[in-house]
Amino acid sequence: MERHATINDVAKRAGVSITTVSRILNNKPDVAPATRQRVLEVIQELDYTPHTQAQNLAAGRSRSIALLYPSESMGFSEMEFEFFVGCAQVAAKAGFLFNLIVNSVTEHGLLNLFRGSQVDGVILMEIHLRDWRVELLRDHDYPFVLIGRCQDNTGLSFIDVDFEYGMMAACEHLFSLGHRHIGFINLTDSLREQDYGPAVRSFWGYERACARFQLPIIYRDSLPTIDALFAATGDLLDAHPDLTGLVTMHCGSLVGVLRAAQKRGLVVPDDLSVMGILTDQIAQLITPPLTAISFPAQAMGSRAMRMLIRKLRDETYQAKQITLKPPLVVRESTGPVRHK
Amino acid sequence: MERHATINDVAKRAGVSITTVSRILNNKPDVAPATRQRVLEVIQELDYTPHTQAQNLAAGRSRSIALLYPSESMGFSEMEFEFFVGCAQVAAKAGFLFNLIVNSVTEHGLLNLFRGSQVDGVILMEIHLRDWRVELLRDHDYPFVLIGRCQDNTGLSFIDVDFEYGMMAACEHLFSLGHRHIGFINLTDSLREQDYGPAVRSFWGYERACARFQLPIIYRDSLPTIDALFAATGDLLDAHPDLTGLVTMHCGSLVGVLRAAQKRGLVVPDDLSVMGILTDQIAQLITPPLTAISFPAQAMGSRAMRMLIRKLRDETYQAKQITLKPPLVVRESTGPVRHK
DNA sequence: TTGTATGCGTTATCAC
DNA sequence: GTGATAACGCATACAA
Repeated sequence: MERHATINDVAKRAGVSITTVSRILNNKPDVAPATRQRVLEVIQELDYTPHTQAQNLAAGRSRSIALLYPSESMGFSEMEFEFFVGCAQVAAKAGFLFNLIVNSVTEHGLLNLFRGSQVDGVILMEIHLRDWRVELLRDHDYPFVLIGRCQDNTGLSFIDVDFEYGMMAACEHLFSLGHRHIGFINLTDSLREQDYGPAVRSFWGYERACARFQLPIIYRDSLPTIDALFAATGDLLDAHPDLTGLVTMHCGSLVGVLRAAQKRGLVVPDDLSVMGILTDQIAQLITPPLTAISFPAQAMGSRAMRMLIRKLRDETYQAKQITLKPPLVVRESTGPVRHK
Repeated sequence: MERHATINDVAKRAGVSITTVSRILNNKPDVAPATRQRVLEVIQELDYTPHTQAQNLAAGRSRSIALLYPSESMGFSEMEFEFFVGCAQVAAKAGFLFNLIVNSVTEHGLLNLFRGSQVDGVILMEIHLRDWRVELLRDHDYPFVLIGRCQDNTGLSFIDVDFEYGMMAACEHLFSLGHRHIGFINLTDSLREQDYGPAVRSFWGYERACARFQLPIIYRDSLPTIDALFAATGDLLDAHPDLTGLVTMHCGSLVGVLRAAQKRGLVVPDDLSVMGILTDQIAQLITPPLTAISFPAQAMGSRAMRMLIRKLRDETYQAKQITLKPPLVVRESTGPVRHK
């Protein structure tokens, strides 16, 4: 709470104008070496640092970027942590402040972030196929990047996981192990009907895999909680005793699947192979360590941030749309089918 | 990227001075109802919103708070996620921006956050018993709150978990189940020697419990990774075949403990009871669901943020030091001792 | 109750 | 090369 030296103090002490000091601070040309030297010394003496806030106001920017993550749906959120850290690391290295907004935002609130120069750009998470935030920001021509994507993505920058590919890859892995009755547990319909992209595309992937391998469609949906997945899995196993493989687009809560299997005396992977799509960290936490589609959350966060920052630096930067094909990591929850 | 109405535009259009507009924006008294009415209408018409950044510069504040979380040690970080969300929610409700800084910060960098009015206050995580950041901020009289605490906490505001109590409670739980040979796995010495508080105090708790119940001290330390805990546990079990209970201050990586037990044919909890200190989310993810000291991460985050905001609002606000006694939640990893 | 004038700490546009 | 001076958009002591 002390009073700090300002650019004025420096200018006076060095016997130059604030303009010159400003030039030196911003590494602009056209300043005599001797002058620069002297001013730098004074800056040292006075322990002066520029007032970021004032710099930003004058320059018409904020040097900060917000991540909008509506957190209503808190689950096993190691994944979100990785998103955050990925974003935050890149932002800091580029000299940006990173703010995290987890409350749901109103239209007014979102616009005000930009109008008040609180942020230079935002990254959106939990994108719906039709998302009012996207339309709003696009209409106003504010810089933003999506983690996830919409139905119509023309002109948008996003980074997303190819859920369709992921689910297909999971099915293919099980198929190659000899499984011919592969169940699928998706996110509950109510969310799919709200156009939640990953749920929709995951189902497509499962459908396509079944079509290609000529497998029966064995399907349930479930809320993303352990209990719900426990119930859904039980239901599915009871209805389809011939099931030997199970794929889900759920994350941590799929331990409910494992417990449902265990309750019925099924050993994973001997009697039932199980797969999901989750971060390596969480997959390793589960018993048995889960063969899974590896969700590259941190990489997505950092790449989204990089895209946004490039966009901010370069007005002409073209929208970039990245769809990552997540790798499959084999661990211990899948194995060759064993006919009963 | 449009040009927005300013307070000047509003003033002109309403035929008043900017002072009056400012008064109305800030809900100050002494403004005629009629005037207020008229100005508010103009604000509507022009779709005006105050420029937050300029407000902050003029008012000498930033209305934002940073959380400093040096993320070198990424583990199973659902816990950190909860800290973040706890902080972020409270900040947003109080009208503060929340920035997350995960990179390690230099002395200069930390000071500049304040000098440049980038933040009004900070919350520190990963506190060491002697922490240069604490001393620096205290010397400069900048507002901050700790999640965790130091050795000398005079005048500091912090919120912390009582690890000593937690470890004692864990031991007591096992003792009450009949266990008389309770091992302990702490964080590795190298970190303890760096004065990392939780490790130090956890060990105190274990020691005190052993003293009180007259138990032998059976102890190893380990890095917080699955592999390290697997190795440490194996080592401990081999050296002490009479071990029936195991307490650790580790979080997610304690699945290494469970796997070491499993490898030796020990069933948890029948042959070995295991406890840790972790969030409920992670405890439920583990198989078997873990009896654990429940780490109240989100509550700590929100309380820390509340403390800091009160401090910012009220200069006279006294330093508050909160040490939470985390509850013990019984799940399925502990049971009565079964003599071999 | 309202308005004037000054300040917040910079950057940027000119002249010189 | 360098320096006035005007923005940037708002808050606020003081005067009216």
